[in-house]
Amino acid sequence: MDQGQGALTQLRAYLAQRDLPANTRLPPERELCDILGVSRGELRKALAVMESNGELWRHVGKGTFIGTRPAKEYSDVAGIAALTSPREVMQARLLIEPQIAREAALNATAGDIAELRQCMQASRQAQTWRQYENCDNRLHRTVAEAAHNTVLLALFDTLNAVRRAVVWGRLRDKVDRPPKDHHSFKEHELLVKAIEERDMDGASQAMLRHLSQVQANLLAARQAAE
Amino acid sequence: MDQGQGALTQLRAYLAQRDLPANTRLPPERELCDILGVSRGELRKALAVMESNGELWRHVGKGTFIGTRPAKEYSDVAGIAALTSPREVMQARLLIEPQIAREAALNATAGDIAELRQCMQASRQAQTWRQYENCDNRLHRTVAEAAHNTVLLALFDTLNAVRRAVVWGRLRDKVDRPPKDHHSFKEHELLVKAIEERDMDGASQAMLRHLSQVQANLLAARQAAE
DNA sequence: AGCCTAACCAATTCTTGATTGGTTCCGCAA
DNA sequence: TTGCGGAACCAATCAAGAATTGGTTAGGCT
Repeated sequence: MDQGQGALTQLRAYLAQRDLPANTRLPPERELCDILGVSRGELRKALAVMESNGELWRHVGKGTFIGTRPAKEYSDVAGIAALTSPREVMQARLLIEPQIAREAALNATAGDIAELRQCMQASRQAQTWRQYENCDNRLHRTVAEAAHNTVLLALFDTLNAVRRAVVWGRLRDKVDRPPKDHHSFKEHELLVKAIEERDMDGASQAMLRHLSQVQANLLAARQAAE
Repeated sequence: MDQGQGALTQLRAYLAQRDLPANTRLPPERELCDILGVSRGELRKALAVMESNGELWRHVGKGTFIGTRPAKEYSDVAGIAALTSPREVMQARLLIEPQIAREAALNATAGDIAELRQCMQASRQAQTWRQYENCDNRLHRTVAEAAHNTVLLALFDTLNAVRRAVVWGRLRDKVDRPPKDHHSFKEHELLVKAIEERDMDGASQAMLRHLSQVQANLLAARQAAE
């Protein structure tokens, strides 16, 4: 009679005795058989019960672990890029980056602000669009760094990586250098100024306006291409 | 003489001749030395110039590549989790999720709203904290789905994965079931209602208030534990 | 029919050696 | 003294093969 559920009770006793924390790997099945004195078939039945019960999870080649199966980490940049569009990326930037700028205004150090100014100066002196874009990217990332929040920075990097992957094939035909009155110059200036003055709303709005301009330019460029 | 910049001009000629596309790996330095008939030191000087110029990038163990250095894909959830703290994660949620809720209010379909209501109902009927948290997670993710923006959804998933990883070792001691007057019930109600009424500001504020409550509870729990 | 054992499969991890950019040191010559 | 060339060494990375592990199947035994 006890034989039917024997493996399960033995396994439960084994686990209860050690009180293992979640995400702990327990010995491979072949060893556990010997330890518990049960055949592998019976052990696997017991494991199947506990797995369906959400008490542990298994994976080929990895092993058997305590707790619930970890959610699939949906952060494969290439995968995201394949599913989305420039429009969605721009929309996400419009929602996320102003919030990051707001936080940057609160937490930026003097060093951060100095680097922001350096980025602006470098972007004005850029000789090619390629160099300008490097400076622009660096400025936006410095804002994200100035927020001094690792998670926000990581999310920004992910968003940025997706953006680059999506517009991968784009080519900036014009070999001209950026014009001296490029709209971004003034917008960046306002953004950095707001951050420097700890004006959270101002920084958020400056970033929003800047990205709106970028979006407008993208749309214009797309229509001009047709 | 020509000798001073010789390596650089030789390298430029080599590259111009092949017109390699971006992201192409060029031969290892030791081979390139022989090909160009230059010493490694000189070659490395030339490479350093071109790298600082943004024309190529190098990495130990990988090689030298044409184009700009790809932003390190910060999508390793475990890596982020190791560098951050629950406080930062909570702060990021407070900045990001209200914006997602705003977008959800604009784009949610009838199906989305039906699923949101289903999540709420299920959370009220939860018998254990475990079940309740599943419902809560699903509700928040459904809001992110309702925004109908692949990038936003991916960012939400990343943030969520980090959150789970950070509070990994947490243990919900209380085996009690969630109380009937749990604060989240009313807050979820207001959130879903705002989304249903296409009230973008309302949805954003409802999400903000809800997360603020969650944050307050976390702090209270932490202080109680001391 | 049910069980144990053994063998095999595919996914994953571990191990080992080779590759590669970065650095240091010594000798030599201008 | 200064600078260049060559060689050796270092740490990060990659690549290929061996070993591990959960999942499955087949045969023999009670």
